[in-house]
Amino acid sequence: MGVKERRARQKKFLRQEILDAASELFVRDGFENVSMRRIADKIEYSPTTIYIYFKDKAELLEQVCKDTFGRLVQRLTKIMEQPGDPVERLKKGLIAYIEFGLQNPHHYRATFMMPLPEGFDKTKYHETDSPGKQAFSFLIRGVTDCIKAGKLPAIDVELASQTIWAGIHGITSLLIVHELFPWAGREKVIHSTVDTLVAGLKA
Amino acid sequence: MGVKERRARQKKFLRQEILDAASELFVRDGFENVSMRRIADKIEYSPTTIYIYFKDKAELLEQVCKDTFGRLVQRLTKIMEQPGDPVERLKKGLIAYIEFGLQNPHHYRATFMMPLPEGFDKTKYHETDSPGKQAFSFLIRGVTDCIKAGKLPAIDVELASQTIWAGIHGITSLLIVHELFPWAGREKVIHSTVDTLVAGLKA
DNA sequence: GGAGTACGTTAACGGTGTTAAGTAAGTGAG
DNA sequence: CTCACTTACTTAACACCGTTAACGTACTCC
Repeated sequence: MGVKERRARQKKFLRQEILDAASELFVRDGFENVSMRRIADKIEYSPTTIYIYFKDKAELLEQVCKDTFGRLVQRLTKIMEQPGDPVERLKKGLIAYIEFGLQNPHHYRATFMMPLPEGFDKTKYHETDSPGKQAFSFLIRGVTDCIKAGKLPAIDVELASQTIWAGIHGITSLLIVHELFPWAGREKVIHSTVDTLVAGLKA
Repeated sequence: MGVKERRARQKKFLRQEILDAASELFVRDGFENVSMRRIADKIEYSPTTIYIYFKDKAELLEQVCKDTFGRLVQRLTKIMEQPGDPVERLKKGLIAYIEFGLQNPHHYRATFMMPLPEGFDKTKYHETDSPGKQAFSFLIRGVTDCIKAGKLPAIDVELASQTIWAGIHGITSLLIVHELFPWAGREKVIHSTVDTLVAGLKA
């Protein structure tokens, strides 16, 4: 009986090897330069083997990104657990989000800046384990905490959270893609964005 | 002598035909589905002919986008010429930018959401005819007008403009890519973003 | 009329994601 | 022990892609 389990373990192992190889290529050479063949080369299997473990390239990369975004969720969880002023906590979370995006530009781009697959289903957005949804739920909670503490007026939480998301996604994605734009300082513009958004919601 | 001119005219004509075909495919089938071969098929020339008129695919698409963004500049010029409250004018401009992006999602994506070409030169950003720079100069002017009229405090104009750009780019790009996200209403979140940004800068 | 050039072609290279068919090894039943 | 079956993987191929080199043809100019 132990045989089947050993096989299953081995299978899982190769699956993880594929994910690791894909992730490394992803980080090192960027989104455009990851190909199934290069991943296969790296793990010294034939390209078609990957298709035994993943439906297609999109599914593989989606999994890679999901894993990476798990780390963002961990960071945000830690920040949200901290006591103190909810507004400062919210701002810290927003900056953590931005910095995470800048530290993982390819993953961020793949997740939030690439067109959705053709047959993408609307219901996918209601899966709570999608990276976007999970990160977004932190935002909802952060805003709610601020309102409860009387630090923000009783605004529409969904709308406010989406507004903030737009703002921090904006600066994150612009800094990723237009790295060479004559910014007034990366840190400066990041903090300006966060402060402006929060101040704007207070008004 | 008129022969050379006729030839030049014909040459220009084919160049424009290529641009038109590329633009149409671009709009209809999206960025990922425009290939040199499909453009060539459409105008009934061989794919290599395109390389007589354009260095490579990037240059062709850049030109297509530049042409399209010219229309945004026109719109913004009209808005900026209008009299009245500079804050309202600024907001109108921001909303025009967002709507332009949503009406030309593929052009917008190619211009602001795709990684810059490998050998991209920093000096390119200082060319005043780059679409980004031109649109951005309107933002600078809009913010300056507000400060002059005493409607905004004497903040750092560059920083404030970049903050606003981040915000409106954020909502534009999110609405393009995550069309199916359960937004609290497209119009609502657009106006919320614009209002929040401007209100935030007032504070 | 002959040389040169401008414009467009065909054929090819090396790459991509993906699939169909084949192979070899291991498993389990009779 | 043998034979059928399953699993894991490979090879070969398809239909694309951007791009380049080599070629032809038709027209301009001397």
